[in-house]
Amino acid sequence: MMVTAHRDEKAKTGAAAPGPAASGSGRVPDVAIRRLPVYLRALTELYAEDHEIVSSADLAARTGYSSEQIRKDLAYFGAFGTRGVGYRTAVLIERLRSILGLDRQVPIALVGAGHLGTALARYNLTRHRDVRIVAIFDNDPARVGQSIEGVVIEPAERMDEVIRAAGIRLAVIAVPAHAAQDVARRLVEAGVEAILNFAPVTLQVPPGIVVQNIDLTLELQSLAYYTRERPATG
Amino acid sequence: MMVTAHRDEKAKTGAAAPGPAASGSGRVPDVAIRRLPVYLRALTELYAEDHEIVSSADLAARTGYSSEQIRKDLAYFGAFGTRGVGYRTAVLIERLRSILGLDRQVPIALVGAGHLGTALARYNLTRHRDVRIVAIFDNDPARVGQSIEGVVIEPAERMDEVIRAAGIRLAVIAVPAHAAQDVARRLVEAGVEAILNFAPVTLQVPPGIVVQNIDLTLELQSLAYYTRERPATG
DNA sequence: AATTGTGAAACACTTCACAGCC
DNA sequence: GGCTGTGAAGTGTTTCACAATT
Repeated sequence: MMVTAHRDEKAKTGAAAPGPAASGSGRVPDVAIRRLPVYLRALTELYAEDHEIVSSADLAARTGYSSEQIRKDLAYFGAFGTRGVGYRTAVLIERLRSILGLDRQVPIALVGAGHLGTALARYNLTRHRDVRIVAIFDNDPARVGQSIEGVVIEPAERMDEVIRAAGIRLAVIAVPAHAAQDVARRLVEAGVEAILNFAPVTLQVPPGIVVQNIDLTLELQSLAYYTRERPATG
Repeated sequence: MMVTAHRDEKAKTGAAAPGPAASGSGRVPDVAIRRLPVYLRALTELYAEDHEIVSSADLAARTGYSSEQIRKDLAYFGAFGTRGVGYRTAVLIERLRSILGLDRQVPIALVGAGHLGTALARYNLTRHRDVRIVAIFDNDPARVGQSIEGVVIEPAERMDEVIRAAGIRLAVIAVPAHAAQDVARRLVEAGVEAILNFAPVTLQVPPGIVVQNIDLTLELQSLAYYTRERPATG
């Protein structure tokens, strides 16, 4: 992805495009926010391996980020560690979950139940996550009424109603390019504040709405750059 | 993803994590490389709409990046425009394709033909010619021998042989987390230089190998941050 | 008059280095 | 002695602003 779209920013493109911080927001860089889930995953693994205490060096070894980076990222939110000792794994997991808003269930909507949308839904739903798909929409009458891992596919017309009723603020777009902009508009209209967009288009969204784009084609094209014959380097 | 893994860098995580430039490489920031495909897509759309000439402002409107950013990114590779006029669309498309290495076909391998891998393969094979899946591997005997859009799924044992024979340098990993590190090792061993990784693990790869991670869970978790109730802002 | 190409300035992020604390 | 937390330094990226060019 190019990196990351952000509040008050025009849409960015690609998977995880890097992005500047929200204009009005606090002083935590977006790049740091994007690392927190990586730390969380590493911590969960370490905790499962009976590491009650972890150091920033332990996390560095697991995640590939430097220990200073990790300490600095965590310090944006407070001092969670003990000098000379490290971090209590369970405590840090809880803090990170709370910071990310994962301490309560985050309901999300998926729009588009084609091959990709279906694969994403299965993946998400079979791992019973804190961030979980609770509504799926498609405009194909043949698909409506079918279900994926127990979640029934609803007609696109019900998007606004269902999203409002469930208080959904985060949505995944997995529709064809030509339909994506309209879907985004309707999602925002219904109250969605953050969108994970798999459609190969640059979405135009109002300020304050966060868009993260993931586009297989763009990813492969930029990676292709690194596989070209390289001009002699030395 | 998050940001971007790079040559000589430890693996980064998340979709398109931003990343520092290759240590030995020229002076083009990776973030710029990641934007080029976005420009290419916008240019292709504009060309299809009969814009023979485009300005950096036109591209800015389509992509959400600033016109200065676009001019600077293009200037890393030379002066392709005409002052007072703009860029000849067809010429710029050709130059970008050449820079990215898309002027010749880039063959890629897909490892893992589960739900996600299959969806990715269908998507890639039904659209793209420049960066195209030419080999698919899976270790499920029931899946081997079946085909996706005409590409036959081969047994994982043949990975090394096929990748070497086809001169493949770019691969997509869509296997379960527990198998990903071993697959990555084998890919690199076979000559792969860049990996697009969908498995939820931080891959350890030798210096010089580029890894781009895309992890649905991490993306959703970091987006969740932006949907929390926000502290009063002023 | 319009638009590129680019140094310089501004800004953002990472790494260094070490004081502080257990 | 070991590890966190953090100012300061260093590095990388974006934006500014304008000369150059058509």
